[in-house]
Amino acid sequence: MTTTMKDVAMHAGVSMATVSRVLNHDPTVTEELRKRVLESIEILGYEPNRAARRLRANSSDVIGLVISDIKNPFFVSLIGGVEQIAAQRHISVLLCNTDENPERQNQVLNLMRAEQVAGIILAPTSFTPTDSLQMLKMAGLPVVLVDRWVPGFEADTVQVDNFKGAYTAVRHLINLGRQRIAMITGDLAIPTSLERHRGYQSALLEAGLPLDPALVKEGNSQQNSAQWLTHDLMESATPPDAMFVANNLMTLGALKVLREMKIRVPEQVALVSFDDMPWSGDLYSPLTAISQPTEEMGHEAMYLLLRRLAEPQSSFRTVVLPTQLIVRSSCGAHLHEEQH
Amino acid sequence: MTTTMKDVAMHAGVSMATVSRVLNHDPTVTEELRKRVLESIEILGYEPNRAARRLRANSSDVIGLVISDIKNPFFVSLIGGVEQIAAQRHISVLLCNTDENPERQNQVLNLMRAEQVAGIILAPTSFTPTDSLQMLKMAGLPVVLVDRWVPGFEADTVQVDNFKGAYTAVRHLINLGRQRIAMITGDLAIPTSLERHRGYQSALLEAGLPLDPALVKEGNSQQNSAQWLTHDLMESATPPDAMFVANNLMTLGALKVLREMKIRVPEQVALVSFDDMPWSGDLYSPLTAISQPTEEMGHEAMYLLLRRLAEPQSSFRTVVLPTQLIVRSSCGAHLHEEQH
DNA sequence: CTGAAAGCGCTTACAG
DNA sequence: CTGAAAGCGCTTACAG
Repeated sequence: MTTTMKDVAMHAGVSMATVSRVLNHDPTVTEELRKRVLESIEILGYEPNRAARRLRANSSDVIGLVISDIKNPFFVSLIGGVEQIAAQRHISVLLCNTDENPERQNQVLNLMRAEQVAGIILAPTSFTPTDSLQMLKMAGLPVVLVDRWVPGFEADTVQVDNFKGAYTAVRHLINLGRQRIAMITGDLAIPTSLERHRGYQSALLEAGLPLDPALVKEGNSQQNSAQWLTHDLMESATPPDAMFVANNLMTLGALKVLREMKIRVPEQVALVSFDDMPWSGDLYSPLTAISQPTEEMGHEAMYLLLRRLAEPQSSFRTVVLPTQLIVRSSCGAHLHEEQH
Repeated sequence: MTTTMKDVAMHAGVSMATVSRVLNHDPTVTEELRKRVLESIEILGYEPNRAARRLRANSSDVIGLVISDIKNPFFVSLIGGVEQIAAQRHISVLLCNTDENPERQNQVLNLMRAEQVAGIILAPTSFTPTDSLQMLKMAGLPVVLVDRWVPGFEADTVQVDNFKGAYTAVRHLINLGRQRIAMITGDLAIPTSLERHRGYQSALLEAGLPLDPALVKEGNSQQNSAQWLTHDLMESATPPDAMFVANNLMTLGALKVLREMKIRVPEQVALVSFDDMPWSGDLYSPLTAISQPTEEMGHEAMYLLLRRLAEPQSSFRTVVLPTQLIVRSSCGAHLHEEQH
């Protein structure tokens, strides 16, 4: 049915070994045979069977990309970044979404093993070294952690300077004269969230502002949860005059509720978001945000993985990328200028 | 290194054939042996090698998903829909992005053949039956077309009622009293775009409004192009009083320029978009939009593919899903109510 | 009901 | 420099 290497060999009048050598750029093949083989490949429209190659050769040209929420624009850009580098190298990417479900993550990691991927880029949704994660290490399958990491599990990692990003965001609000700055955070079991929370606290402390526990609301990274939390916050006897929201989906939730409650942003509440989105400037209240180099994170993750595949024994590396404060109007910076 | 079927067979004291049968739910295996095998699998943490299975068996548990723009929220939801069904069936998804590049699409389709996928879900970016597409058919590889289709290439297809959606959008603007309704469209070589354009024309004709070619601006589906086109449109001597924008990224571009030009939406220009986004209601001008059931499109595509795998000879089917008009404020409906 | 053996499409020492 | 042959980890007729 499908054209196989045998067909090519017959057509070119050589052995299968020679065809294989041509395909793998083995320099020992004569120029003449090489030409004949390539010609036959062209004519027959032959495409080598990667499943067969993977079985025999000790190398694989598929990598696994496991993310925790495909609906999140952050991960979409990340996927794009990984895809770009993979396409250049003729590497296929097997994509799986865990939907922030640790059980699903286990399944997916086992699936990746079953597929004989060369390595895995993982945005973990479970923050202890699970069996399925350890099993990968035992099997010698390289894992690159991206965005989030797993305490106690050594691996190449690419992350963003979450602490500094959060610190910068809050510092910005303080500089604009805000005094009661609330934080809406995702699950503090996630190391990333924890770092952002530390950045928030640090900025407040440095400015001599009190750490009011009532101003910190912990949710689950989803839009819904941010809606309840924002509502609670603004209904309280002493509502905040500013909010730092720890990710993009939660920001959309917060914004939605503020609008429903007819609370003016930034006049009544200033807002800075961690995570920027392509359309952040087109929102009802154009967002001031800490932008992450999401595509670059994808690139770096691929580079780390390629490096580890080439040098399996090299020591683990953590790449920390900088964030950037993008000032638009939700923080009230413009307001402030006019005041002076 | 890795545990193989042989190891399991030895551990359970049975032949490899028996292990294989257990794995494939062959009912002929005794309950006792089945138990012993499953136990050994559990203990050894065995995960069958899918590459090997794919090579031998005439069945594959990977499908290819080829989309044309991963940055587009529309495709993100679609991917999510495909993933959901795939996960249920323990099918892996190989994702590739063609970036609207026909050359890249050829490469990707060849890659899919090389990976021995069971079938492909494709949002084409080339609208003639290319060699790589025909080659799939020759190889007996099922292709399901989604969102867009390829004239002259017969295949299972899932699409949306583009004509009716566009017609409804424009009709809505007409009902609100708009007279000079412009359309910003993506490349009219794309069948989907063409249908939407037909819907636009049809609504105007029906209402006895003139078809002014100056009001139809053709771009390339990207945000940038919509920006230039909107600018041109509004700078003209006789600008429109309404716009129908044919996809979500172009809508963001149009909105951006309108704001920069300080043109009030909907007072000066009403706007309806084809495609809704989760945050459409949070935009500077909350969007009235034709919403597509994107996740459902992903589900249907998977169902069509599964059906074809089960019944390769069945006749081709086209599933057409309905769109929905979501009225928010960019169309000026609210304005209108107040007038009365 | 179970096992021994052939074979899927490749790659890679091993000869020559 | 090239080819014959073994083998990667499975599945599946074929015997028994």
